[in-house]
Amino acid sequence: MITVAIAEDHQALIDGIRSYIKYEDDISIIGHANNGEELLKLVRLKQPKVVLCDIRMPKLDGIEATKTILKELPHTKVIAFTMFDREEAVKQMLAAGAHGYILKNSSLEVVLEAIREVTCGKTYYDKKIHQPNAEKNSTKSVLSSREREILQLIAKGRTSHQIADELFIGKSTVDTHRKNMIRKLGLSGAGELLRYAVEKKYEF
Amino acid sequence: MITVAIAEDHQALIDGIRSYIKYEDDISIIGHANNGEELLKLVRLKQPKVVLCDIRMPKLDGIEATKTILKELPHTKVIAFTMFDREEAVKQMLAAGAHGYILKNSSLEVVLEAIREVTCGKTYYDKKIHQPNAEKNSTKSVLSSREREILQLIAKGRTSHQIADELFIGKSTVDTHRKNMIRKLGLSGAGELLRYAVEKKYEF
DNA sequence: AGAAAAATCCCTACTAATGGGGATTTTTCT
DNA sequence: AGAAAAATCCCCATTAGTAGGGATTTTTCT
Repeated sequence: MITVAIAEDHQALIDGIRSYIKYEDDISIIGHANNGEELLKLVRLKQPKVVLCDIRMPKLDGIEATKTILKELPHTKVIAFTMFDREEAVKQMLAAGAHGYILKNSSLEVVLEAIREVTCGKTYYDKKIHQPNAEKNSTKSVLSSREREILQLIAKGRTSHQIADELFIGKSTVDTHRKNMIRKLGLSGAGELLRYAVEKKYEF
Repeated sequence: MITVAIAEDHQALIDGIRSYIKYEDDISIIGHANNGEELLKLVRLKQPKVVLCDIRMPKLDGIEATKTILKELPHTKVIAFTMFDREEAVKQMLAAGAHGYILKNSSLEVVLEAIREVTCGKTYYDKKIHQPNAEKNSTKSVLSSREREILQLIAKGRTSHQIADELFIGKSTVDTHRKNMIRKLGLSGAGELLRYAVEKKYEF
């Protein structure tokens, strides 16, 4: 029997998945959590084989939760289940050690498939997401990695000066990156860039 | 038979709801859409009694979709089904004519209840949300309505100057509101205010 | 009617960011 | 090894926003 824990802040979706999976006799949902902290408690207690885990959750996000779970219980399989098809989010989840990545706008059939795949040691990535390997020459981001790094800090509301201090570079460098990003993205002004940054942090 | 259309960009949730409702013999889901435009086509074609409608959707959001549907087919009952328990979102949906409002972090039992209630002409509001009437003296926002109005424009990336022009007030007034909001919210700087604005636009 | 709150506007000095340049070093790719 | 791309830094003039005041008018509440 494949035991599964779900972490997801939308009860409606949990109810739906439970209802959908009820008659699958190889899979059993042993509990659900509405935030990252609850998930940790649940996983420590029930030790499920598979964890289906949203990225954006209150209290503790999916990335941090995944890291902690895999440190404590390395045999657990973690599948990211999220609405964001964003390179950065995928990367961070994979870096945290996730074994699969599915989007919420995929069908629940895909969820079952993913659960079964990761259980036998395979990995499962939603066909809809950008494969981190196939992407390098085709769907490459407009922004460079340094630019994205800075954009993340901008999304946190930092000023150029603060970013410069955090990254040990000059303020003028940060300003240059800002200008280049504004130009590349066709925006106008700090406001639009920050708005872009915050919204794209977890794209929807 | 209560015919229902679902508009929701997460296929997983649609699958879940369909699975959950399958054995309810007074309710039948006659179709689903993944964005607002699809929803309009679906509703025109199938004319469901009830529409379960996400607010944030690609192409056309739930608020606009609701307005259009109720203009064309005034007997349709619209239930907002969303993750945002935000005063402004609730207000806008009610202003658009929605008959109910449920949160995605409620159980699907609540969804069934709401569908049945609105069908017999009642309204249904999730117990978890702030009732727009009971709220006026208890849960009043830290920010005044003018401040919130300005914050919404800030969230769009506008500068003080642009906001002043849009609202036909002086730039200095907008600046004063900015300063007051920063003080009230305990933030520091335009960056944090904008970040706050974008994130709270549709709170999660 | 009177008090309190909200909204309006202005001043000054200061810091933050843009838009226009230019320039050097480091990485990465072929 | 050489070219291309990325990352680094600087200058200048201008615009945007902060932090600190102060002040008047409108609304709202009691």
